Amino acid sequence: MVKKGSTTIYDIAAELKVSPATVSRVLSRSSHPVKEEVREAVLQTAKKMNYIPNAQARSLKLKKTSVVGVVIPSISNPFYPSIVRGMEDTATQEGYFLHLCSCDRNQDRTAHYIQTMLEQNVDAIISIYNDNIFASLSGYVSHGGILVNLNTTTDPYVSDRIYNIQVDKLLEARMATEHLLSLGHKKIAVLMSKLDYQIRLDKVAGICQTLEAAGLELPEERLLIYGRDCQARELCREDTERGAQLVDAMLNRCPEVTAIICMNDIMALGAIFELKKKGYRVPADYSVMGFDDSFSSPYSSPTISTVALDKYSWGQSLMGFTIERIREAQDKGLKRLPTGVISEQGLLEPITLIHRKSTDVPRTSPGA
Amino acid sequence: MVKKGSTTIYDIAAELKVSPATVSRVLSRSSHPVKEEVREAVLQTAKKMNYIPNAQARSLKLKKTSVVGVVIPSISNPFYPSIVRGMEDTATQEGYFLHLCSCDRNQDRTAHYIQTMLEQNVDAIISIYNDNIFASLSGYVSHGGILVNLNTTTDPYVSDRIYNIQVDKLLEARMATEHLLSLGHKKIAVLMSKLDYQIRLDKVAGICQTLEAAGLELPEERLLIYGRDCQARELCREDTERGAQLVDAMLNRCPEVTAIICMNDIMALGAIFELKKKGYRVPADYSVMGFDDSFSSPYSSPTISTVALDKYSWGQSLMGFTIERIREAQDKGLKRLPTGVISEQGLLEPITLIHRKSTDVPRTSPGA
DNA sequence: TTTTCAAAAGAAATCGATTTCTTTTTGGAG
DNA sequence: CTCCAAAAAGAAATCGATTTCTTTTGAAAA
Repeated sequence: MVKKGSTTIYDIAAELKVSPATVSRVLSRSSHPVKEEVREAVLQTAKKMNYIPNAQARSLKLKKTSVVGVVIPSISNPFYPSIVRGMEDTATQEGYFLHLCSCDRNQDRTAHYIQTMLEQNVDAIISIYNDNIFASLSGYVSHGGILVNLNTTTDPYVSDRIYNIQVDKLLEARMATEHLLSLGHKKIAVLMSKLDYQIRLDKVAGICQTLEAAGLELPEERLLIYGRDCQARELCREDTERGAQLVDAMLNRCPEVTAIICMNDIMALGAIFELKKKGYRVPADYSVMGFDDSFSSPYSSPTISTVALDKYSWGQSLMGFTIERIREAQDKGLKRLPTGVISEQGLLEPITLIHRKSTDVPRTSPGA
Repeated sequence: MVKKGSTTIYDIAAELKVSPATVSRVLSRSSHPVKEEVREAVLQTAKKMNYIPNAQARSLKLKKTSVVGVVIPSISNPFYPSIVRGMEDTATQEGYFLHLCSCDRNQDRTAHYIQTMLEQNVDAIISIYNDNIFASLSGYVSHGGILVNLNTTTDPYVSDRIYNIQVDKLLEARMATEHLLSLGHKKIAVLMSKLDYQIRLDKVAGICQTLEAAGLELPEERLLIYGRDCQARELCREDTERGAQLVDAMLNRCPEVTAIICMNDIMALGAIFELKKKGYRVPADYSVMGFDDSFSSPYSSPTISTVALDKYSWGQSLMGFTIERIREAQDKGLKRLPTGVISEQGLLEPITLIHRKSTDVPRTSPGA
């Protein structure tokens, strides 16, 4: 900041010998009538004097900042950048800005960021896949802040400013599993990082459901879980490495499987790498599936089948929804969506299965 | 925002029958002395009444926002997320926030974002690899805003608040080229997207330099350039696809080459994909190199050698540098770095070459 | 020419925190 | 017991834009 003497509406008013009120009316497109020639003069002088409105002053009076806080696990997790880009584009279009926070799903970080956003008076917060965000939100919610929360659980914490958009992760998992079943696989292993987060639990649950519905099951030894915690810097490398290591474990514990479902495409990449290194053919010996459609998946060898969603458009929709809610609350007393839990369906682009032939060929006689 | 009646220092003052000044002194840790028991009472009451400082009011008076604007081509370009994460972490640590903008290297978008940041009174702007940012900056600079500009050119536009950190892209290109030369390659093709941007021009220049120094050259037909413009949504997919298409062109125009340098690892991935699809062996028939070390590069087959920098730590260093500049300017009248062009060396982690054996094996008799 | 009402403009309060300038306390020295 | 400096507290201005409440202007109606 440190502006010695930025032009203010007072300077313009003085220059033109009109009142600051008039200047403000012109510059903020108030509905209050101003004589055309005065309006012109103000506009011209503002330009000439290089006037730049002061957002803080405006926010202070208007009690709105046009800033939307975005809380995600980490921008360095390749799942999020396109979502954020979608959000950014819609926000920009509507005159809003992003306040981006990577909270690592960490209680303390989250709490700190929420506090920050509270002080910054963001107009709303969008939280994506942050399980325990509510614990950090007591303050925000009690201050009447708007929260759009994308998650997988029906959280009991509901007020008329909280919108829980519930994503059906079980569906994603079901789609993946059914895909493999339809290809003839019966023995499927699952590779995951720690089950601390709901989205992972839900994936496992969805897989189990589907298997059971088909008269199959997921025995303990086929669910392989990596325990350590993530580093922010190298999130992808971590996941790939884990994929590789989990495959090792798998080959010991349950080599009889014919297909492997990985937590995401990045882990799948590592899994495939390791399988090939060990001399196995993919998908001849093992089929591998992922989630989230990483950019490399159509170009890896073999290519990776995946369950995907349109990240960019999800970002757009979420931001659009949020801004609608903000405006609703500002034109207060207007219709309000039935609050509480909202299904993703209809609001967000549907999830799709992307079948890439080279990973998971149909097989009549599955087996290594 | 829309807080009905957030607690203010006036409320606390009223409650305790002291003056707002006193409350402010306690809450903002002013150096002005306050009796210990009063301090305690204020702190307690603030907590009890759920006081949250209003950043806008504070900024308005203090003329600083603790917000740093970050302008990058796009957050959905995988080169940037880790840089941004590094910036975010250092910013958070120092009590600053990010205002993130993906400007697509587009004049209009950039201008709009700069205007926004000007209104928001960001304490500084960090721009990364945005060639023509100066054109959009006249306003910002004349308002005395701090700009930290990471780029490759010695821009003539210099004031005492502009810090041009010059990255030696030629060096990166030299490292890549020398690596291939050292492996015995003599005929090298180069795959690029449009040469609109300086970093790409510099890469080509660096490659030519090195070849010439070795008595070789880059004939016109071995420099393959893709012309279309990017879509924000699918940046990576675009680059991979281009890699594939450019390889096609290459196979027609200069099949005699033994090695290919791609603009980045993502394009390299597409190039390799296409080569393999066409039945060529990589690296037996063609060696392929990239830049920027994408997360998939160590796990693709073959793995991809690359010239890399530590993105996360670059982000940290850049933000650290910027915050130092902000503080310097605020404790005004203090020592100031010699402004103008600053070399990246020393400030940023050095660039390294990552040799991954399976892409580019040493060869005694190069050739298809 | 006077009345009346809408249009146009201004004065001043407001948003919430900080800070300068006073004023009041307080404790120790004389 | 006085005096004085330091400590502590308060009053009020300030940051810049908005807006309510007046006041003034102007033009049409009577």
